[in-house]
Amino acid sequence: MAELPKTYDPHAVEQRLYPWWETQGWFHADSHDARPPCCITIPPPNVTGTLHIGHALQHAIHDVLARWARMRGYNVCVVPGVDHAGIGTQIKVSQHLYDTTGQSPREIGREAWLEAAIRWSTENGGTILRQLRALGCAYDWRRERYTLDDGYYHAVLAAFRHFYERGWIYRGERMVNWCTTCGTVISDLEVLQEDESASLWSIRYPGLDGAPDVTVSTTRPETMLGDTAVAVNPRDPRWQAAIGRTVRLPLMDRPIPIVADDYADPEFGSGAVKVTPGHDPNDWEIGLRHSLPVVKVIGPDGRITAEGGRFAGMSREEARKQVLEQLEAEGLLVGREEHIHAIPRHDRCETVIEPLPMEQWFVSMRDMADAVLPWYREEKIRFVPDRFRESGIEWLENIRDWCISRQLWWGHRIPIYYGEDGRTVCAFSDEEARAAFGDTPFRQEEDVLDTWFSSALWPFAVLGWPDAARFAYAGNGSVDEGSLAAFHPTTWMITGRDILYLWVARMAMTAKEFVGEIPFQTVLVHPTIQTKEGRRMSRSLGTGIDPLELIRVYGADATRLMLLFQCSPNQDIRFDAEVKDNQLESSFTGEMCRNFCNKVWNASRFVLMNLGDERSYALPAELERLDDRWILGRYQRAVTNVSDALERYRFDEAASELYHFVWTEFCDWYIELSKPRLRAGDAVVRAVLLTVLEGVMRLLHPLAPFLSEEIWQQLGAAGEACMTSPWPEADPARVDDAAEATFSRLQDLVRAIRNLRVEANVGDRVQLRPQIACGSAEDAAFVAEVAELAAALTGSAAIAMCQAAPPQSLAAVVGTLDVYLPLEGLVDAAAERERLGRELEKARKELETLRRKLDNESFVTRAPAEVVGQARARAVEAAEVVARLERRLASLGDGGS
RNA sequence: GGGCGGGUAGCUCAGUUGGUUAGAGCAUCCGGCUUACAUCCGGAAGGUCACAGGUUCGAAUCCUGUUCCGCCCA
Repeated sequence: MAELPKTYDPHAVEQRLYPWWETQGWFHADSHDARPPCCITIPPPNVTGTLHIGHALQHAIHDVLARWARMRGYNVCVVPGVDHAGIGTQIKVSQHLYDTTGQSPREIGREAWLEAAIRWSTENGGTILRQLRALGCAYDWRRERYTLDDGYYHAVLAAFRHFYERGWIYRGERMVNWCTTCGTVISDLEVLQEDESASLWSIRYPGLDGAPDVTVSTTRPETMLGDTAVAVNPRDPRWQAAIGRTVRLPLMDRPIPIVADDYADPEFGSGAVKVTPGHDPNDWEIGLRHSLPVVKVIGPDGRITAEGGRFAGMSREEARKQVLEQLEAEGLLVGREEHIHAIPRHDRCETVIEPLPMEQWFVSMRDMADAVLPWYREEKIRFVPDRFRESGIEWLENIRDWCISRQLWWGHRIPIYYGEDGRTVCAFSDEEARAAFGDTPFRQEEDVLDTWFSSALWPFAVLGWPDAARFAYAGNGSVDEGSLAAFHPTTWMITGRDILYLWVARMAMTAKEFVGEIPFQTVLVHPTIQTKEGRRMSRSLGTGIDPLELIRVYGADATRLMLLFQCSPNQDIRFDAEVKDNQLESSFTGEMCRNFCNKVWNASRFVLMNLGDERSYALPAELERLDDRWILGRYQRAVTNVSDALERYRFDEAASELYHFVWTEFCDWYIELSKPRLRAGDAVVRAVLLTVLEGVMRLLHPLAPFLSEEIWQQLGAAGEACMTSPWPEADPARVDDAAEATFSRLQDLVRAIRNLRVEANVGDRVQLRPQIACGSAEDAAFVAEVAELAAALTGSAAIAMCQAAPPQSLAAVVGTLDVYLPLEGLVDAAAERERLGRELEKARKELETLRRKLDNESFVTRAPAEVVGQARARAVEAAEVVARLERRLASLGDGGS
């Protein structure tokens, strides 16, 4: 057998095993497989950039669940893919082109620009896939999808046509969020509302024809150029007489009416608000209610329009300055105060959003939302944690129509054609449009669809909807026609909470409409990763980390473990890594997990070295030795605990259970106890070591696939691979409560002796001979059973029983046992008295607490008998410990013996 | 303004339906290169469970209020 290196080298193992798994065909799922299906369609990462550590967590979870399901006998299908991410990519690509060529997209032209975008997305897409592979993700790469590939494009067009024919898609003028930098509409969900401090200006609008002057307050004084009314609350007594009269709009010298509308808040300022239907969503609504004219004074370029009179052509910022100056000059600017309020900004470029009424394409959502509400309400879709189901219901109940047109080049071009004859036709191609229009000229809509329109179809589209023939496998071009039927509904949707509405709810709605089924049984919402300081992880802020960097430093398994260890039910993870300019400096958890991998490696190395060529799993049905019964029992518990943790999606618990079992139980206690037995040629201990180690590798596999596979391959177990072997099942017959109780006493005894050894301050090499005084036959039997084990674990020559305290010794009380460590000539009586005094104080304190509890009548009568009984037993024990410590101290009282 | 999550050791976090002495890793201190592992081994120290009330025999855990942090919606 080849000698294993002393330190685990993850990189060599990773580079060897991943291609091996893949060529064995284990990543691929066929729809004809007889095993029950288990499918995940991954949230396709954006080709805008590459993966960061948050994605790494998401995919660590994906792969844990997928590998775990495979080991439990499922036909596991994980469909990978990437998303074209319309606006994000468009911004990045345009920025990149501007940096390199100095040209704007318009100067470059649509064709050339698209070529550059394709290069960009191909490059990032490639990096993303490399990152996922490096992490060990066992995905079905033959099924890889891209939201702009041909099959997917067709699905998007088909969905559009379906909605169009159903009458749910319409074009109309609505208030939308316009980004003046990006030159496109964005959705409500892409608008960040953040509190910022700004000025609240008060402006006086002079009354006309005897109407009172009205003072209005605004944070955007430049929009007053487009005011078409002033609103007051109909129940506001101050303004009753003014309703229906007019004021003069300063600077524009236009009369505008005073209207009564509930939107005006009597508590706020003067109680009157200016109404700008062209530039404020609320005012737009007021305008509709009162049939007010809409005056757009700010254009799509962010500059004042011709409607803005003498301010025309100015930027929004310049106009604000000028408007304020001129109002001031006219004596109409009556106040200014600091004011903190939410300012809407585009989440991609941080430009202040300009609300504008515009002609856009919309999807009517009410019917679709109503159709899926029962899935949410009746828990047909399970959310983990459940609270996200509740907030989903709220969003669906208040749903608004979805603006799906974007003024971009990067995306699915809207399949709408306008004829010169005034007709509007939905067609998938120019040919199809020509068939509809004949000889009359026509042109296709320039806009593309919102990216989320295409991602909304993801789970069923990647499986072949609506036309499986268009979804050929990568590489060989063949098609698995039955995929949709076999793998939909999918099992899990694993995602972050930021896209639960944007994406998850929309997938539910489209799935209902197109395939009539729930698209996923469980939506698992994982935590968001923040920096150590609690800031957002972002590579553009320099606070992000490339997972490849973590993998390089710690290895793929340790990277997965460190993420999973921190994956608690909390909604945020403060990632403990120190990061500087996207470079990893250090991470305690990373080191901990790398050390753990190394520990597993060395424990395996130890076992393998001692097994030689033997691979015998034969265990006697009845194990005689305490340590064997103990470790096999603990192993069963580990199996149960890890399985249970995974079932509850508690990845942190699964990881720490394994960590604890391997390190603290298997290594620190069982392996240590195995050493003398191995030297003596005990065959049972070899079989136990091998059995437990093999089981642990399988338990570990979903979390740390490389390490576990590497070791498992050397253990001679039945089967081809750890990856394809069955998930361990606990054998209740091997759980041994009695052995655990006895072993736990042994551990207490060992710790006490070790502690005495440290107190004695003798070197580790000195072989000591502790003695134990037992008060009962039962204690004597216990000591007889464990003496040899305890001696082995404490570096003692032997452990003997005694009747009385040996002279010149340190003492400890362990439950009902008195433990002595004879140390001829080495006992410092004063130090020993002090130490025992501390022990006594502790014991007395506990006894007192218990006595107080038991003296309390209501505790004894009202607490469950079991709890009271426990307290009584503990009190008896504590009293005895106190008594014996007192005796011992008394015997040292004369200066020590 | 409404909703949600959180405040536990120096740091990052666990803590099941209320019930022994509130746990882990890292950091700290002491002692060790013991032939699997110094990415290690043994030992120790460290907490008014944000604050204030309440329910209870008993509260980190349940209820109310306060406060601070984060997220979502308006």
